[in-house]
Order: sequence, then structure tokens, then C-alpha cells
Amino acid sequence: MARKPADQAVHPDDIIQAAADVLKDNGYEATTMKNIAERVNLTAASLYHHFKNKDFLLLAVLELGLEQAIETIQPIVESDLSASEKLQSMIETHIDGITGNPAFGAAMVFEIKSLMNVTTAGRGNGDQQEFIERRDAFFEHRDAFEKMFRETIKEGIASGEFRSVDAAIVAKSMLGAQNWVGVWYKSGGRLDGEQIAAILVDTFLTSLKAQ
Amino acid sequence: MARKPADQAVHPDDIIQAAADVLKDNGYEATTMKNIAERVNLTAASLYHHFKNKDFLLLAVLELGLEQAIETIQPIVESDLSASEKLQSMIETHIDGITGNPAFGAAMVFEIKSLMNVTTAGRGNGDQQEFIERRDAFFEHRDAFEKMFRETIKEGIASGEFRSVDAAIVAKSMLGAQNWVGVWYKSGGRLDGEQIAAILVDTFLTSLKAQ
DNA sequence: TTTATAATCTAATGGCGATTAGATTACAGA
DNA sequence: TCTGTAATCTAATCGCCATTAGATTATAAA
Repeated sequence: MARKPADQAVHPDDIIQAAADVLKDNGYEATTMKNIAERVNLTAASLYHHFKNKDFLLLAVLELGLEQAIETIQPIVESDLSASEKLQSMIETHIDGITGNPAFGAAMVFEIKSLMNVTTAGRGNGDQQEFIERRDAFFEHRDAFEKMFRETIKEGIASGEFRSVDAAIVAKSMLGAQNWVGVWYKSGGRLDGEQIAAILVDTFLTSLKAQ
Repeated sequence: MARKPADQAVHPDDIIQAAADVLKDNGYEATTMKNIAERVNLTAASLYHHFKNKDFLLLAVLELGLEQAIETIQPIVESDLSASEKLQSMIETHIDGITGNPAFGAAMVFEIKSLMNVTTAGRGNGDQQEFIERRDAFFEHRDAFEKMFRETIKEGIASGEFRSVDAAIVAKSMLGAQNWVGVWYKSGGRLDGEQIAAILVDTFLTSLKAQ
């Protein structure tokens, strides 16, 4: 067949989404390039035209997922809402993202380990270099993401909205609870994303605002 | 070499622990039988004397981890403590287990997916049968574990200790936060398991007991 | 001290899966 | 319309890894 007509073109983002979907079901190591390729009607070999190798594809999935999460949360942090309004909105937004596209949420939870254990990323020295840099950047962004939650909690403590707590651990707990949603959530269940978010908001804000 | 003298004997539980350790670092698919064998000074082939195959070994890891968790939590649930005292003790105990032996906690979070995706467990029909049964039993126990948290919350609501919340989702949030500890906890960090547990207890019980 | 069994080892086997090589065809710009 | 590049495909290659076969040696029970 060779090159496909333009109307059936496969966008790299389609591949990333497909990879995320397969990853959610199988995990990184159990996912084959063929699995991913099939979802977008390509052969495994063709994926190498778009991504240097499997590791880079994983990286792309995680980068895109995190980027999307940050993009939606950051404006809230930078707004002039009160700390509790911010936190509420952050949770709602994040849960919306996770339940709206569970594959990325799951990848963020489950595949990070794979990213850390990558030994050979591209044969060329340059590829190796690039991979390390992008991976490190990813981990920094991830820390920054967590930091947004932590700092908002601290902000609320400083303003007197929240009682005094260990902001770092409470932030991790919040993220753990939220990430976990991506693990158990099935669309069509008893509650939708919005309702779940409301419960998490209630749980954590009630705790933070208690006397 | 062949059979080792008795004082160097390898107990199956040693293998399970070794497997859990390697699993924590690599994940199921990336873990080789050789990796595991090396930890206990055996060859990969020797592992097959103790476990039918890799899938059964994974199953053994998960079974042991869950069993230990249940064993420590169950007596608390069945005690005559108040709901909030129970919940406090359950969290403390569970976090203690997770931080005390992080490999099993991590397996419980990360490897369940691998368990679900197993297609061939043993060639013999009987093995297949056994695997399915044990796996199903595992999932039932896992649900039972979650249920202990959920029911304790309901108990507290019924007794008036807790405000009225969606017990199912709050239980999942608590478990998410706790499981997540197994992911980020490093021994020797700022806080030990006991201190972390205290913060989680405070976070969730404050929320539940608020007016 | 036999003898059966348990626990190990070394040496295949067989297959799968990532990756590369070498065409082939579509498209976009000159 | 020509030409270079983009996007795909088919067909190897190459290595790793789970698993099995067939010894070998320790131990325990008789």
C-alpha cells in the first residue's frame, strides 16, 4: 500500500492516544508496537517513522498527558481565587481530565516506573542524550504539578482559610486519591466524574477547613 | 551443584519476597525469572520446581501481600472499638505494612493489571483451572479488603460519629491515598511510617467527624 | 545403608517482539 | 508536470526470555 491518501492520514497525536489506550490495558512491557499500530491501522514498522522507538513513544504519551493536566490546572493556580476555591477547582478539573480520558491518567500512575527503568533509548548518542533530557524535564514538570497542590494548601494555611497541616503529605494524599480514581473509574458507573470530584472536594476541603 | 545443603535451603517465601522486590523495581513484564532467581542464588530453571510458572509466581506474591494486609486489619474491624478508633487503627496498621515492606504494597498497586491480562497459565487444563480460581479468589479478597474500610465508615455514620458521606467513594479515596504512600515512600525520608499514618488519620478523620 | 523424593543445575528449544533495510506510493511545491 | 520528501509496507534480523529435558546431589524415611 505505501503512503495513505490524505483523508486517512494518521496524526502523531492519534498514535499517542492509541498508545495510551493500549498502555492502560496492558502496561508498557506487555504492550507491543504491533498492538499500538493496529489501533491506527498501521504496521509496527510504520510507527518508527513517527517515533524513534518504543521508549520515545512512551515518553510522548507521558509528556502529552502531563502537559494537558498542567495546562488546565495552572490558570487556576494563577487566578485570584481564594485558596479553597482554587483547590476545589483544581480537583474538579483534574478529575474531569482523568475521567474524560482515563488512558492518560492511568499512564501517569502506572508507566512512570517504566520510564525510569529505560536503559537503551535510541542507538545514537544524540538520541540517548535527548531522551535523558526530556525524561528529566518530565519529572521536573511532574514535581511542579504536585507543587501546585502543595503550595495552594500552604497558601490557604497562611491566609487562615485552612488549619495548619503538613501540606506536603496532604497534597500527596489528595493526588493519591485522585490518581486512584483513574484506576477504578468506569464510565457509565453509579457516579460520573463531576459527582466523584464533588465528593473528593468535600472530603478534603472539609478536613482542611475544620477548626 | 544440584541440591544445596540444608543450611542454604531456599524457602518458597524467600522467592516470593525476592519476586516482590524485583517487581517493585521493574514491573511484571520487565522482570525475568533470572532476575528473581539471582536474588536467591538460584537459576531460573530452579524456580520452576517451586512455582508452576511466572504467572503463578506473580499470583503468589499478590496472594501473600493481600493476605498479610487482611490478617492485620481484620481483627481491628471485628473488635469493639468505635468506628473512628477502628479507622484510625486500620490506617496506622496498613501504612505500617506498606512502609515496612514496600515491595508488596507496590505490587498490590501496580501488578494487578498484569494478573488480569494473563492468558496462558500453565499448559495443563488443570493448571489453567486452578489459576482462574485462585485469581478470582484474590479479587474477591481484595474487594473484601476495601469493604472493611467502607463498612467501617458506614458504621460511623450510623452511630453518629461521622457525618453523612458517600462511604464507597471516601473509602476509595482513603485507599488511594494509602496506596500512593507505597509509591512515594522512601525509608530514611523526612517522616517515618508512623508519622505519615498520623497525618492521614488526621486528614480523613477530621473530615469525617466535622459537623 | 538403601531408596525414593526434593532441590538444583546445565543445556536446549521455540517463539515473540523490537528494530532495521529496502521498496513503493502519495503529496506538495516549483 | 517533475521532483524531493513523507508515510507506508513487506521481509528480514537478532536477541532475549519463558519454559522444558535430562542429569546430579542432598535428605529423610525405612
